[in-house]
Amino acid sequence: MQTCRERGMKATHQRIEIFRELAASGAHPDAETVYQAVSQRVPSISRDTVYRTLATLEAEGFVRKINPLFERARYDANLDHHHHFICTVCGSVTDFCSERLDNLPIPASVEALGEIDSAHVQVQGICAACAHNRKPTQPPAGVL
Amino acid sequence: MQTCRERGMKATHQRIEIFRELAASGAHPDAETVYQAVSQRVPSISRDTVYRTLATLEAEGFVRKINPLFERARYDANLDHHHHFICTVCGSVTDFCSERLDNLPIPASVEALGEIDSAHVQVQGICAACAHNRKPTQPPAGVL
DNA sequence: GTAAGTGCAAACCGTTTGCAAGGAA
DNA sequence: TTCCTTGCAAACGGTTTGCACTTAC
Repeated sequence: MQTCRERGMKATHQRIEIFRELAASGAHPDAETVYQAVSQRVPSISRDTVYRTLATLEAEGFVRKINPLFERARYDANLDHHHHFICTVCGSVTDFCSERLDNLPIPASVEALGEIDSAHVQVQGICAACAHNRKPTQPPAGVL
Repeated sequence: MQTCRERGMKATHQRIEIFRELAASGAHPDAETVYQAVSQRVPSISRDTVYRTLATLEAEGFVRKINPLFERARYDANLDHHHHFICTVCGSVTDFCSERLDNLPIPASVEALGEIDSAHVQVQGICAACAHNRKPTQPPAGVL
């Protein structure tokens, strides 16, 4: 709340309800699910507000998408065990292999959740090309 | 090719081109990208065929989606370091924590790909509820 | 010859956007 | 009072679907 105001965001009650709903749920809901839940308490809220608020909360770092690659279905013909480096700027995905990562110590608590098919590591970061474009011609010290 | 026929699939040249394109590309393309590439060699191909073929190849296990959660944006208010168990049947996501998985040995080759922000483990499987529904009343041995 | 696969076009669904009215600071 | 936010409705983009034609087997 205060944090919101400090960043120039208004603390409307729609926003507060949306964030509370998300924080209370452990289920990683999508926008529609949040909308359904919140509209029970705020019947006049619109879907669009939920979408916009989630985007705002994400931009401010209060909330995170669990699926950075949700926009389109992307396919892979490489069925060997491998891991992914995902660029959060351009969305490119690069495979990498690592024997040490192929046999991860999955905690026993996870095996209780269900039958495990596979496990892989997802590394997120900024690929070399995007990192290069973000600091265009890194200004030499002293220049301005 | 033979493998296709064995499974009752016809080996049309559209299918062959689509699979070849995917196998040749290391970029995990989406349907549109595959369509653009293949239509240079098969100008008459339609987008729909690409979509349908990718779905068929996936169903037969020749190809895999890299983003099982691509359908909708899903949000998380838990910003602590944690990992995910994803049910491939119902799409539910359960968080879990593991100190041993929090500091993964990322290979040096990955650090060369770009700046690493975070790394987490993604476990795929079938959650207990779905596993239960799939084998309704597991037939006791001897019965049938 | 027959069933599976293809192309076309329309439908679908999640998400985004422009605009005027409403509300927090 | 001012600017951010909301609600409405229309647009958008990726994907799916129904139907008639084509093609591999």
